[in-house]
Amino acid sequence: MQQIPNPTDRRVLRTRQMLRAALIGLIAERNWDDIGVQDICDRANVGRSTFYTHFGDKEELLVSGFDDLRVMLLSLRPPMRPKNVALTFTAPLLHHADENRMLFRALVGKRSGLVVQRHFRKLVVDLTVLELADTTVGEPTFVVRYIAGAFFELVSAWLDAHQPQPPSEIDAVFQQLTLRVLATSR
Amino acid sequence: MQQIPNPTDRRVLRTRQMLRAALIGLIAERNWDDIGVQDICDRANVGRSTFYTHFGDKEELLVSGFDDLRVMLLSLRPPMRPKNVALTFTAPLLHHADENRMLFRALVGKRSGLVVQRHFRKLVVDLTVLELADTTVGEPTFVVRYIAGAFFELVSAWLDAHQPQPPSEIDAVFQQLTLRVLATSR
Amino acid sequence: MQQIPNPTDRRVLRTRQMLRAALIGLIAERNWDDIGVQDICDRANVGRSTFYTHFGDKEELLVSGFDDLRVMLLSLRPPMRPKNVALTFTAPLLHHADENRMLFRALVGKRSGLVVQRHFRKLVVDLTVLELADTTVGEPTFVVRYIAGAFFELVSAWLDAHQPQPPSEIDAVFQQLTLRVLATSR
Amino acid sequence: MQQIPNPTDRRVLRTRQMLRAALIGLIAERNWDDIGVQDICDRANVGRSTFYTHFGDKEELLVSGFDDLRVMLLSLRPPMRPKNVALTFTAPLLHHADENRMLFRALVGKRSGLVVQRHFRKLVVDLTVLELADTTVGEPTFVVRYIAGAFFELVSAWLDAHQPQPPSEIDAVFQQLTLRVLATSR
DNA sequence: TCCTAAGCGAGACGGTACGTCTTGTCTTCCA
DNA sequence: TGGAAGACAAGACGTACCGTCTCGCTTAGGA
Repeated sequence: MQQIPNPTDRRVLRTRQMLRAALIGLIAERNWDDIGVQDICDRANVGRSTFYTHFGDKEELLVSGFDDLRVMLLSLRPPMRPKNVALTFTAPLLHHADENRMLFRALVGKRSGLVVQRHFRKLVVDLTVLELADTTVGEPTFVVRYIAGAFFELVSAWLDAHQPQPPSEIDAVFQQLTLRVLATSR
Repeated sequence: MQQIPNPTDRRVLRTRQMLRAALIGLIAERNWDDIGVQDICDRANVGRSTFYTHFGDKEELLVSGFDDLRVMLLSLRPPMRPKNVALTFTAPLLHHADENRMLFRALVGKRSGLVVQRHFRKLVVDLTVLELADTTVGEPTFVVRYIAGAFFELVSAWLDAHQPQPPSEIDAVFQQLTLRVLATSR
Repeated sequence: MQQIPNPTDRRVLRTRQMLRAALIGLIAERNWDDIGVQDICDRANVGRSTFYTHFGDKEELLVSGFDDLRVMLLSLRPPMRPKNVALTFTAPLLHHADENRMLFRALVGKRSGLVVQRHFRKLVVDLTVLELADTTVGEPTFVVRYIAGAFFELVSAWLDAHQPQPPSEIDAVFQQLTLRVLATSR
Repeated sequence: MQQIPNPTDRRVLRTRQMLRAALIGLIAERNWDDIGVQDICDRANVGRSTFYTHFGDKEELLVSGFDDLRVMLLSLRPPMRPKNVALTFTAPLLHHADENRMLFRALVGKRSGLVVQRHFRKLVVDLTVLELADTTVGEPTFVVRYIAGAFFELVSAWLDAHQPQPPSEIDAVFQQLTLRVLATSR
């Protein structure tokens, strides 16, 4: 049976925070598959058995951290969509990615792990769906997935580039192309 | 030191083929990470040590199989691009995927492994670059990556769907949207 | 880096004891070279990885068991050497061997392994040196090795015999011959 | 089914000789267990599959070579046993061992393999039995084994020594001690 | 002189054991 | 009670030999 520590206990929160921070640090400098539970614990100064009382998995730890990003991006949404802009969440995301380039390279780029990508992609899809809610009902339509995939790959290309453009430039490209896609669909 | 078996020997070809077939079978029914080298060998009726004389890795085996798909898709390219079609490789690919739905679900879908996806995505990007060669010089441009990512995600959405549309319908959606993207870029 | 388990932990002691017992059992019924680490673990109900945290080798396990025998033989030494007896450790050893005939057959006999013999021989040499300490200083002399070798081979002959004599009879032969060897050497 | 090459064919004899020589060379410089069939073949310039058509085992190859030594020692036996000499085969053997010190170190010493020792010991026992034939009928008696074991261990001690005595000196020690053992037994 | 059978090398193959590594469970003890 | 420490089982990994085998090449020795 699984022991679930009290999530309000100060020590518990501290332990979890240490683990999250350690994972982020490791993701930024290594392949996902080259990170072991032991590595995370070492960096977090946490016992390996303690890890397992909080998370069943290194993936579970990762997911627990993604919510922060999601919340941040949602909070930055402008009340109204400006003209000539297809999606609003992309600009803040790209700036954030630019500031934490190593981490996002790990999240999105070629060398990342499947699990990491899966969650990041889902985040992108969800945010896209949210913004295009008026055009989609129920399941995300193919158009939404088309756009979300395009954005994801675009970010990937940008991060993989050796001499990266400023994030605003990438967003400009994206908005331009995406406005065309949405031209008559809405 | 790596022993490299003579690739013209009948037995060698046979062994490699057995392994490739076994891997495809397993990919279609299990997660990539849940497939062990031993599993592949069992199904292929090949000794595990023999496996390692041919491939250093299960990934290496996978890659060796992707070339077949690449070659097939290239061979099916029509001499001229029809009107109202942005990319020609997508239609044959979608039909092929429809016929081997379980396998492609594994290659592309949510449950696949990073390594598998990585190679499939590269395949899509390469083919896209190839067809849009007149618009791109050197590194694939952002437009190309945009489109390739869009297609990849579209296929993923299609395969994840419970009641899948016919491949032609998906291709129609893709071509329509992509023609818009390319509208004035070329 | 080698993980060395705490030798005072109950579980550790238990695990080691299980492994020692299993090895003794196997030595008694098989050739040394036909015993695999897995076999030992199976019989001891111990995981193979656990084996390697305790011993780097099946030989290391063997050696760890020889100390018991050495201690036992030393503890049985009489305070004074009786008359007409060249060495006192032989009688208890022969009786012990008689009671665990299968095991000692494996340790000494034709079918044993080199490693096993090496340690048993060293034991015999050491004990002989100890008893003839007054006649030897520093390296064991040739006389000591002569006698030790003779005893070892005698035991070997005895154990290989199909209709074995009682141990006391063998000891009598040994003492008689050895007293002559030592006649004027001391 | 086992293919047994014609033992009179020149090529066959040559191959076998190459293998024997290679083995002797390797035994002199490595532990028995650290010698692989491949190593022997490499040094002998012989294909590994050819090895197996001649010998089922590296042990079988070894045994085939021991006969030479046995024959040589037998041929050197003097017609009559000199006075004050217990056994005559030891002197030639010790001289031969002195000339091929590295090889015999490997055959007899601490680092040798069980199989090698087993055959060398048998050789010693056989020769001892032969010379003491008048005192033994049927199975070698315990006295014979006692002496043979003593000699074997003596040689071992001699070869393991860092500053080795001349062989004649060792033989002198052996003859002296052994004459006492045989004093009234014959 | 041919040609046929054997010795031989090369090396692919299945199999088995090795020692290493990581994972997740559990137990014990400390603060 | 939460956490640290670490023993343990389980099982995959890649390596190293082993002994078997099939394939051609070559090299006699007999027709």
